[in-house]
Order: sequence, then C-alpha cells, then structure tokens
Amino acid sequence: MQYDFNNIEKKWQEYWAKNQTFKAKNDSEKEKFYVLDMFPYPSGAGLHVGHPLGYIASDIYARYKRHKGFNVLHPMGYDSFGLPAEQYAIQTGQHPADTTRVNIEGGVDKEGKKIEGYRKQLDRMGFSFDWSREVRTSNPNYYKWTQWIFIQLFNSWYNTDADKAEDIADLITAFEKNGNANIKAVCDEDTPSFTAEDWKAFSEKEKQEVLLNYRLTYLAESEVNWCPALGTVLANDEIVNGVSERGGHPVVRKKMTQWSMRITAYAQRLLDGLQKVDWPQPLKDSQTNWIGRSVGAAVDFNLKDFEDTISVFTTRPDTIFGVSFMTLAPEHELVGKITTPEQKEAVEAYIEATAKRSERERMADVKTISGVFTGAYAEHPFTKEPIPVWIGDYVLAGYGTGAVMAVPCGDQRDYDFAKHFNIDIPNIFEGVDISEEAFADKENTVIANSDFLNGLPYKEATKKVIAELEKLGQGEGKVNYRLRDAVFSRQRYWGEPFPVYYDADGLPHMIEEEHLPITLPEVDKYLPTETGEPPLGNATEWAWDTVAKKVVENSKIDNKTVFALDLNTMPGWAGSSQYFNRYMDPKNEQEIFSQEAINYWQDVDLYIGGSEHATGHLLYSRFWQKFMFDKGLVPKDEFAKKLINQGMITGTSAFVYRWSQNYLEKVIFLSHGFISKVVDARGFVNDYSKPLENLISSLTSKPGGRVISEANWKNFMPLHADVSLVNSSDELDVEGFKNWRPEFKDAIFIGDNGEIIEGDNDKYIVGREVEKMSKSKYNVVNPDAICEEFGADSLRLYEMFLGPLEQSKPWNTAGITGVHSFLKKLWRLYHGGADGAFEVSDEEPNKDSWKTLHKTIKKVEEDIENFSFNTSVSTFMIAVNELSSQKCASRKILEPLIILVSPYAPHIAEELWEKLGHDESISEAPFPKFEEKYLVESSKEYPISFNGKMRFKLELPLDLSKDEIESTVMAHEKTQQQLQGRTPKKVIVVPGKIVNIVG
RNA sequence: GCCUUGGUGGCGGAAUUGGUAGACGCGCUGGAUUCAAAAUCCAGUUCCUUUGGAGUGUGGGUUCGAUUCCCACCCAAGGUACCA
Repeated sequence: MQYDFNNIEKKWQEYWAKNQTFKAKNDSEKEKFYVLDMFPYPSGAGLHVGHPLGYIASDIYARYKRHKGFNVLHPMGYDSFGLPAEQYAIQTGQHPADTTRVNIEGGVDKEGKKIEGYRKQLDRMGFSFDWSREVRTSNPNYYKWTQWIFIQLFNSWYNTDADKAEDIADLITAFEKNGNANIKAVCDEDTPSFTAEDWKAFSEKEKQEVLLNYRLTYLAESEVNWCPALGTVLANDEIVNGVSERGGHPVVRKKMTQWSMRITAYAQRLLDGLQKVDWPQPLKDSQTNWIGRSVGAAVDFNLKDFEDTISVFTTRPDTIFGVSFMTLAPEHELVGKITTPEQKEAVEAYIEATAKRSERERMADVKTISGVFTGAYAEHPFTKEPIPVWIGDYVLAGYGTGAVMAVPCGDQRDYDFAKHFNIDIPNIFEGVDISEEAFADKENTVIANSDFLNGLPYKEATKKVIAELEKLGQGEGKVNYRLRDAVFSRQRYWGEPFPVYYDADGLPHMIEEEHLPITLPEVDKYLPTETGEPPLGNATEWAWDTVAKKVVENSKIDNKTVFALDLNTMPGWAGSSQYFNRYMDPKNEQEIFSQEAINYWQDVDLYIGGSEHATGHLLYSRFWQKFMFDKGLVPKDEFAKKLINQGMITGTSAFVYRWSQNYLEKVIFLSHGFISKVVDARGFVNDYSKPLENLISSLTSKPGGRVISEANWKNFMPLHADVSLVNSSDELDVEGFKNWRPEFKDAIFIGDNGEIIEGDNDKYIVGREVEKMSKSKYNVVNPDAICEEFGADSLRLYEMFLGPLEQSKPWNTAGITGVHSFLKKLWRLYHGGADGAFEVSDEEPNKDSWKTLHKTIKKVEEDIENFSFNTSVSTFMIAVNELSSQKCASRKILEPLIILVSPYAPHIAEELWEKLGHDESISEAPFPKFEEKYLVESSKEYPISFNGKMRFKLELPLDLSKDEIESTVMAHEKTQQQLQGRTPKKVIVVPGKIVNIVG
C-alpha cells in the first residue's frame, strides 16, 4: 500500500476538527501548559513558507507536552487591525472589515481575485490549535476589552511609595486632605504643587487638568512628524532625508494633542522583571538598552545675563570641576533665546544643517566634529566661573534634558570636541596623563584640582558633590531612563476607537464601561478630512449622547448632553498587549476573563515569535501585564515564562542575465556560468551586429581591432526569474520562462559553454542569491503548493530540518525530497507484508532494534526540551534507516517509534496508530520512556590518535584498565607502523574515550 | 560608532562537558532495475602534489588533544540611543 499523504492528511484534519481533539478545558486534573504563538496579521498576500516556521515549532512542543500528560492550551487568532487593510481600503474603497474577513476566511475580493484565506492555509498544515478560542483584535467583542483596559489606565495613577498603580479616586481623596505636597507619584515634570485648600478651590476643569498629570494614560501635547501631503503622522523610519519615504513629501514637526501611556512609571519594574523570565539574552539586552537606566545627578547651571537655567543630567557629577564648556542640542529650547547677535548667523546656519540629518546619521558619525558657540555663558555652580555654551549635534534633544555639561578630560567625545575647537581641557584626575585621550575609567579615578573633592575616589566624590549641590539647591541625585512615554493616538481609521468624548472645555471623559464597545463608525472615505482631521472626522454619526447613552449623529452635538467623540484610533500594539490573557476565556462578555480561568492558566509557559517585536509588542505587553497585576486582575506580573525567537526563512532567488550591450534585435540571456568564463577570460565585447555565432565567439576572444570594452558583470543585467520555473539542479524551464514573460518570447538563451539553447537537451543554469522572501523578488514559496505535492508532514519536517530554529536560513524547495522519502521509508517499515500490506509482528525485537529505539527516545526528548528540532529529524532518519536494515517489524519497537514521530508528522502518525489497532487519537498517547539498559555496551571502538590526529580505530572491551589499554595499543602493528621506530614521549589513555600517543 | 548574532564541503547543516571534524539531508558521479522515464535500491563524494599530508573566517596562545577555552583582528546579518 502506497503512502497516500493527501488522503491521510485530509482524513485526520477532518477527524481533529470533528472530535475537537485539541480543545482545551479550563480545569483539569492534569498540569497546565500554555504554548503561544505570536498571532499573525492576515494580509491579502497569504502565507508563505517563512510564516509557519514558529507555528510548527510551537505545535511540536504543544503535541509533545500532550504526550507528556499536560493539559495544553495552544490557541491562535489574528492581529487584524493594521495599516495594509487601511491602505487597501483607500485604494479600492472596500471596507477594511470586509477585506480582513476575506483574508482570514477566504473568498473572492471585489477585483475578482481568489483568496485562499489564512485559516484554510493554517488548517492544511495540521496544527493542533484550539480554534474555539480564536480572537480577532478587530472584532468589537474583542476590542471592547482593549477599550476597557484603556479606561482602567485612565482611572489609575502610579504611587511611587507603594510602587504600584492605584485608583485615581484615592489620589483625589489625598488631594482633598493634604494637597499634593506629600504625594510621591510618577507625574508630568511641570505639575504644580498645591494645598488641600487650593485643590478645593479649583474649578472642575482645573481639577481634571491636574489629574491628567497623574493618570497612566493622559492627553499631552507631543511632537510628531507630520506629513501634510499624506495627512498623517510618520514614524522615524518612514522618513528619509527629511521627506516621507512614500512619495517624498516634506515632513514638519508639529505639536498635537494625543493620548500617551505612562510606561515610564514602570521603567524600573520592567527592568527588574527581566531577571525572572527565561527569554533570549539578546532580547533582554535590547529591552535593557531601550529602557536605558543610568544613575547620576541632575545639575542646574545658572546662565549669565538670563534668568533661565540649563539643566543637565550627568553620570559623572564627580567630575564637575572639569567642566570647561556646555553643549546644547541644536533643537534645545534655550538656543534661540541665549544666542548673542554676533553668533546668530552661525548658530542658525548650524541648526538648519542639523535639521537635515537624521538622528541615526548624527549617532553613527563619530568622525565629524561640529558645533557652534552661542556667545552665551553659564556659571559654574561652585567656582562661579563662566562656562561657554555651545551647540553640537552630538547632543540629542530627545535624551535626558538635551544638554550636556562637557568634561573633556573624562569623556572622549567632549575631549575631541574641545581639541577641535581649542577649548581648555583642565585635568582633574590625580596622576593621569590626558595629553592624548580622555580618562573615563571610573574605578581608578582619584579626583584632583576640585576644591572639596580633592583626593576622593569616584564613589565618595559623587556622594559628596550631590550633597553640596543639594545644599545650593542646584542639583540632586537622579536615576535617568531613556524610555519615553508611549504616544497612543493614531490618525487612522482601522484601529480601536477611543471610548472618549470631549466636553466644551476640551476635557476628555470616559464612556461608562457598561456601554462598551464603542464600535467604529462607517465613513464614506478612509482618508483624512480636507481640514486635516483623522479619517473618523468623515463620520456623520460620531457623537456621544450622555442621556440616551449611545452614539448619535454629529448634528446633535450641543456640548450639554451630546458631545464629540475622539477622532483618533489606537495604535497597532493596543490589541496585542493582552490577547494572551483573553485566550484563557475568550467568549466572556461580563469580564475580560474570569478569575477561574486566569487562576488556572496563570501565564504563558512558552511563547514563540520573531525578534523584531523585542522592544515594541514585548515591552508594551509587559507594561500592561504589570498594570493588570497591580489592579489584582492577573496573578503573575510577567506574562510569559519562556520565549524563543524563531529566525527568518529567506528565499533563494533565481536570476537570468540579460546582455545589455548586444545590438541584435533579439534579447539574449547568458547563463551565470558562461558569464563567469567570459569575465575570467577577460573577453571582449564589440558593438557590431554580426551573426549570432560570431557574437558569441567575440565574447570569449579578442576580435582584432574594434574593441569597445572589457567584459564585466555590469554588462549583464540580472533579472529575477520565478523560482517555480527552476528545478533542483538550478536549470531554468526556458519555455516556461518565455510564457511567463511574453516580452521575452523570442529571447535567445546561451548555456554554460556558449551553446545556444534549443530543445530539452541543453540547460540554462540560473544564478542564485539569498534574499528576503517577497513577491517582488519572485522567490515566494507557497506552503499550499508544498502540501499538495509532498504533504503537510513533509513540510513540517522540512521546515524543522532546515536548521536551528533561532537562526535565519534560506529556503530551497529541492531539499524537501529528503524528508519526503524518509516518510515513505517510515511507511514501508509498517508495510512489510505482501504487496506492501500493513504488517507488524509480535515477536521480541532483537538487541539492535531495542538499542535503536532507546537511543532515539533519548535524543528526541533532549532535542525537544532544547528546541533543537532539526537534529531530531536527523535522528528519526537514522532510526528508520537502521530499523529498515535490521528488518525490524516488531510492534514493541514500531508502536513507541510512531509516538516519537507524532509531534513532528502528526498525520502519518495518526494513520499508522490507527492501523496498529488503536481507536483513539495518538495525540495523548504517553511518550515512550527511555531505558538506559538498552544502550549499555561491552566494548568501544577506540580512536587511536598520534599527536592529536586520529589515525586508526581499535575495538577494545570497555572493562580494560588504563594500563591494559595502553599495552594492547602499543603492541598493535599499526601503532608500530605509525611510530616508525620512534619511542613515544607520552601515551594518554582516557578509558571509554580516546587514546593519544605523543612523540 | 555601539550592542547582538553568526562565519565548518558545491548547498542546508551536525559534532550537548576540550576527546574520531563533516552525522543527516540535498546536489553531484558511477552502478542495478526499466523499452524508457519516474520511483526505488547499491557504491562513492572536504581538499591536495594520495605508501602521505592539510583542513572548521585570519593571526597568535593555553593543552597530550581546540569547531569548542583565551587574546587580537577580518567579514556578514540584525538592532540602535554619540546615554552625557
């Protein structure tokens, strides 16, 4: 009987769906295990083979855990709000909700394009997802809870004394009693101080404004990159050289009132929490760097002739007597004010030049030193000496205060700046030469020339100077974080609407929880309005009636009982910041999730996803989780115990090379190999129309006289060829290519030896290059096609077999035949009967078969625990090869073997399991138990090395002593042959391992 | 610049604690089977000047022994904030 994978896979996928095999219960005698994938954004392009890599790995792990007796939660859903759907809506006028549904469920879009749909594609790969728990972030019954969390954040403040988020009502009570003098909270810098009496005297508007300084989500003016032409705000990396990446429109910095999330309140806890999660170190490093904690002091420098002060943050307050200038970021707010008339022109020119440079550019360029003196002077807090104030683009406005106290003797950048501009470099270090470079070694610092700090090391000097600064009222010790509050408003249509309306004073009010969700209004176009308002400004029914408690027409707005709703929507990361908890109880309409559900599942045990989410999704999710923990909603303040980053699968593009300097009427493609020969031979190309044969010969030989150029790769333009037209030997299907690109219908193809390709006998070999998998590079490989041709089990095995999960690796469809023929061999192992009929015996297996089985159990179990899935596929191949040659057909071997294979290739496993006589799914069959006794050996084939190089092998009993081994080896003829009469200096014997003879 | 990851045959990769470098698979070569092809099976396949020798990005070091540990460097990919 043949291995009929198409029918087998269909049969079991239907079986799993019908029997709800993978539906997880929220209570069980078994221990729980939660395996989570980062859910996909359902794009119209569908899945390619790179997408399921992580899903296959997590599925193997989830299935393995079921075999190990766990109650496994393995859900899947869609992160279905997002920009591509909105762009598509703008272009085609289709509602993003419709296109999104088609992308998930399949169907035909307005253009008549058939879309398979993510769900079908995923189902085809045999994943053990519990689809009854599916969530879609763009469904109102899901985003109801995203809005709900937003309201909870609005109604909370961060109490630094308690080090947790608390109810805003408690803060109001405290204000009524004592004002805000004794409140320790994370709040805006410019929060005024007031007494209880002040508070009581405030108007409602004033009170609300004060409270916004404390709320965990708050309205603030933030600067954004505004692109008037696109009517939208752009991210830093959407801007290239000061203009938008799309369309090249000018971008201006604009202040906008937007919602912000006070993530900075959690900076320290986000940092500390990294200690207790098992996440990849590079990912932890990037979060640590993103949070950017540094300890030092805030120092205020008074300005000469101005009331203002320049605030700086420094990690080296101990070096304050070494300050010889200050540098402000060119964007610093004081620059315009303090620049003297003489310097004005130079400063303005410099600012203009800086504005054209991106932050990345300013950061990466350490060689160019630039800056301009403002003409102004600050005053040293202790010596009262004047300090010149410069501007320089090595200081970034976005970090700290945007100003630096420059200590050239202790900081290399300040040193280089001072040298370049001939600024004084006072030495304040004892016994250190600073004539060549700055001295930045904190540990070996002894301060000198510094008044009251003389003779002190770094730590004591820092302590002392902070105390002195505090006395002067010009500074204090401070911990600074790079982390900024996160802007939470987007001027887009396809996102969660805010449950917020604005009163006549422009103050925000939350809609009561019981009226959620506030669903997205219909609009007739998805672009910003003509007045520059976000797309929701196009809605005619987008006002909140506080009496009727519903969304009503805009015309009813009276600012008494009917108010305007927020026109912004939430960002992409809103919906993904708590979905892992919602999966635990996804249909609950009363609560975000029940306490029973969250207390049972607790947290994610294994999370698999891409490293590109290191500082976005994964940081915001941790923030929301900590907030929910403070509110007593979740039992764990970190949502995922272990995290694995899967690498990218890159595509192997295929190229044909068009000769750009031929003057024949026909297009000529030369093979990669032939061009190499021509270039290596330094062949010449001439420009005369000749019969084709002459033309080819002129490529390789120098034609007398009329030479125009030496052959060069630049003469041959590479064009992508669709990878589906190339076989496993890199041979192009020439006819297929001509049909695919009709403009090349008459093209001539020249093979590796300069032959013109005609018919099937000659081969055009394409060039290969590894690139990101993308439609435009024609290197996308569709998993459906692979499933069709080789089956889902082959696809699953092959994706794992490609290499280590975490590394990026190129896809090459040709190699899949290896794992496919492995599955066929596996099938034959169970079908040794006449005409390939199913047949297993009840005979006792021989010793070798037991050994093969148990070493396989051991290795596969270790591999899965270490997420080394590629090596277990090899192990299966070795096992099947060995069992085949042992002619093993014993049930005692073949039954446990198929359980081992089952997490990787579940369809074939179910089929064989059924044939073995089981009427229940294999999915919960207990994982075979490894027994050491089958691997015990009595002898070992020792490698015999000479000076560390293995020269021959010798089979010896394992119970020989060291001396016995040595004498046996030394007496061996091959040893004498190697030594050629020499006497060895030394013989190293490691019993059970190796023998090494030195000399 | 800085941080992170990586560099092993023609290709993907293996070598889990310092102990046989190249497992397993692809590709390639030869053979069997076949009218032929597909499929399947068997043998070979790191390189070289082959009774031997060299070899895991480069150059050093530690060691009886290094892909593995240490130092310096080169290259590639990803990230990034001159962090004061």
